[in-house]
Amino acid sequence: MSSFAPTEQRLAVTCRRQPAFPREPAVLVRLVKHLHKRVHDAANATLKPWGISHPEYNILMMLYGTEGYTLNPSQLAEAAGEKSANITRLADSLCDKGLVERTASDTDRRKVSLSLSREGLAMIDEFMPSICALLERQTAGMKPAETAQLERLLKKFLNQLEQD
Amino acid sequence: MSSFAPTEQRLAVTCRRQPAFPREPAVLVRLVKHLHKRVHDAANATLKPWGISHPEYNILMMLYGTEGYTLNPSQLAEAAGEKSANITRLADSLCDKGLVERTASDTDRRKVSLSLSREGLAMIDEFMPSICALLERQTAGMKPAETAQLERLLKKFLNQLEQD
DNA sequence: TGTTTGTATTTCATATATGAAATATATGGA
DNA sequence: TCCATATATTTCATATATGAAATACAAACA
Repeated sequence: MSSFAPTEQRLAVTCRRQPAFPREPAVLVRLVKHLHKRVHDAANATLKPWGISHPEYNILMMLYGTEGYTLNPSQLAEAAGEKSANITRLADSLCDKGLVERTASDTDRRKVSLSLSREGLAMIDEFMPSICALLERQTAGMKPAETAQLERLLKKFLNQLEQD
Repeated sequence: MSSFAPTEQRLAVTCRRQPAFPREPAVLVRLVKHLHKRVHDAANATLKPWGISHPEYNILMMLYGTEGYTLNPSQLAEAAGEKSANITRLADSLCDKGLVERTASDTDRRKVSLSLSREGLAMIDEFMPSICALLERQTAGMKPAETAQLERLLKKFLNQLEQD
């Protein structure tokens, strides 16, 4: 059985005790929490041999997914879902490791450019097979139609959460 | 437009640069991360007037959803998705606030029982209207059939993640 | 020009989370 | 009984994340 069963059981008790408690959104929220934890832990374990964390990986991949391999801290904060203070720390760590370069912007000197270094690119090429294998495994049990449907519904859910 | 659009755009670039990179699981993983952040932040904001955090709320609700309002730290760790060391800290904090009581187990003296106190129950009754309103809002844009389908697919995804 | 207001980033104090070791107890044989 | 091994929890050092203040620059405008 899934590790989620006891949680679901507890939700049932809660609904009995609080008739106004809306089961459906509560289930979804708890599923998201469980999923996030699994994804986070699995990514950290996979990346351990390269000495980087899941949040650091996310920063690298956001840069990798950008034309020119360069973003500002504020763009990274938005993209990676981290607070800007946290981006500073993660960028410091990645710069120390030589994976990212920090330069001042010419046009707006308040801005900072964070770019993937040659070493950063090389590391991405190195861990990519392990990451791809991890991602494949994570949806191995699902049909393409199911993942597509899940993507659609998650986007709708996210849009709703962004309303207020 | 959704805050997710730039992330999706970056995934497209990544797929172009790494042909083996599987888009579908990557999208799902990133959606889960964004969703988790939103849910976490919204819950913290809602709970602020009561001086408790989202993880503390989760502990209270796990106890509330249990017959007898009592769980061990290890059960709570599993249920709430926290490491046991973290449960100790959260339980300390909730005990300090008088919301939870810690007692030693009679049958197995290695075990500790964490129970909702009268004050803990009262606080749940107090914040419940705000929490219900938050949960209702979070799925307000979705039809019941959609949330049910989303629940089904998320469970399938979670089961898959639990395989290894 | 000088002033005000706004934006980008960092710093710092504090809060939160984790892994590994330490402590205490239970359980199952020899 | 004694010992080895396993389980439950806590402690502690360290890693990670946050909010609020500080810094630096930009943009708008009198």
